[in-house]
Amino acid sequence: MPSAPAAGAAVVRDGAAVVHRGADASGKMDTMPSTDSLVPRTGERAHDVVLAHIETELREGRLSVGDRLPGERALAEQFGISRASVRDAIRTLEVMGVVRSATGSGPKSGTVVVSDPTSALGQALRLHVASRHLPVADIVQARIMMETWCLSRAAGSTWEPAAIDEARALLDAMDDPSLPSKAFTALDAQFHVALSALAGNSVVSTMMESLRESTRGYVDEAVATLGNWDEIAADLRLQHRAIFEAVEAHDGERAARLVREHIEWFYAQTL
Amino acid sequence: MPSAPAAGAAVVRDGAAVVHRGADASGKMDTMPSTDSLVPRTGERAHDVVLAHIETELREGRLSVGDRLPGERALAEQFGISRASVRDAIRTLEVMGVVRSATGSGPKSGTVVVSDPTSALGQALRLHVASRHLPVADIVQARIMMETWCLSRAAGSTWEPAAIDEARALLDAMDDPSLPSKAFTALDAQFHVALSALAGNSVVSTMMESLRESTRGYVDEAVATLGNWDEIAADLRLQHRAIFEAVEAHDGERAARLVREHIEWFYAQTL
DNA sequence: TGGCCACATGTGGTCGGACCATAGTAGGCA
DNA sequence: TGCCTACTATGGTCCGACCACATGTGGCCA
Repeated sequence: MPSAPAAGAAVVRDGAAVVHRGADASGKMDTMPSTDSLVPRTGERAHDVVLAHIETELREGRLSVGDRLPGERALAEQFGISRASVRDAIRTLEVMGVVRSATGSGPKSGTVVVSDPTSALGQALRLHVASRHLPVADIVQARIMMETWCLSRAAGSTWEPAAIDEARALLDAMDDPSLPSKAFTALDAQFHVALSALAGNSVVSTMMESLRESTRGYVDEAVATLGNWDEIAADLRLQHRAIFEAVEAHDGERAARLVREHIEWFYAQTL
Repeated sequence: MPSAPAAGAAVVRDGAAVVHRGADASGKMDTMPSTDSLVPRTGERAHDVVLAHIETELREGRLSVGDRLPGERALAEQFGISRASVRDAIRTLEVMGVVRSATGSGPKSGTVVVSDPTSALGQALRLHVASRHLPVADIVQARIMMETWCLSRAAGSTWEPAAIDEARALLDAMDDPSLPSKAFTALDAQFHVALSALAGNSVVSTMMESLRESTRGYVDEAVATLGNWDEIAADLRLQHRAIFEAVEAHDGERAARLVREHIEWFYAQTL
């Protein structure tokens, strides 16, 4: 009877008594009391155990970006659960942009801790846009709110030379007239992000980038069907230059106004 | 003995030719670029097929909130992949807040399409806060940006009576002096969200709620260690009333200023 | 000796089959 | 008629195996 509630692994969850397999028989007795889990929080959904453990490790600094997690087989044995459940937990972390998995061997392989909230949030937002739950118009409005805020703040502060140079380099790269539209929009997105990053708020930068990411498909599709892309690109270049100069001149009010007009104008073109 | 298909061998399963991985190196794309989902697209990861299919269904409106997905076994058969890979894809969607899975039978069971970006984004943000990648100070700043924007906009527009009544009801509920601090902060969060929702931007509302969600543990922990919680709660009640009245009086500027001071003041208390 | 190639190793990815817990539902029995 | 028990379909977990990939390592040959 593997369903015997060994180790007192009975827990009340959502009003229902959930009795779970108690790490069964495989010689896990050495780690039975484990770190802290005797009765308090055991009995969780198997993969939640791994999830909670990794979050704790992260919070207490024992795991940080660049570190490699033990292999899936090792984790499974460590927690007395199956590899499938470990994979479940790791998949969760991967979707959230906390880890990245790669096959093969060597230092670049395996599951390593990264910090890529942007693509994670962006992908999630994209799906919710797909399900008609988040209108594109609201995303555009949110972008305007964030970018005007960022640029106002950026203009009022001093920046690292490298940061402003990055934006300038992107500006120059976009001047190439032979650039495919898709490459242009990619640089465009990077430019907006680089400029907004001058405000020095990583959360806002992350969210802005995620919003942009979530609508990238929409933008590229719209651009591809535009007949007068060359003219529009020319306008965009001028607008970008004007915005950049306003920020560089520490004129926050003008920068905010210009970027607002810039985004609203471009969005109107794609309707 | 489970049929051990040799590398590159074609296995016939359920009437559909399934080419196992490893055939990518040889001829691949030349095989019927059919859009039919019965033909696996080699070179794509197994679970990505399901993911892409569901996103398409979502985008084209064939799937919407409340619909039930086919069972995991059915999907596995439909795509000619294993149930484990189907589960991988569904787990991804679940983490993103696109579906919700429940065991059992009946209409409420199985995998159902929902739209819960808030908890998904909130959980992801929380993990990145845990990994020291997103400072709490930046989150507070982002909240201030969003809430001041929301309240300015909310004050300048007309709202559904039900929406403003909800905020008022939360305000009244927080007046209960016997409320545990944790219950108070929960109502507090709901109040901020309800008020900000008056601005009518679902994306900003979602992000605001996610930010609050991601710092809930931090806030509750800080509140629990405060010695003078009763005094602070009294101050919070007054501030909430003032903010609410400013919005109700359509004084956007005052509402924005008050909510900024409110958040900054509370954050300062928890340091 | 030096460079190259084949194999050993360890990783995540996939597979298929099995069993369990859960929650509705249909059917049997009183 | 009403209650209770099987039945069924669902996701959750487990196991053991194999595959594709990337790297390291050793031996072989020039």
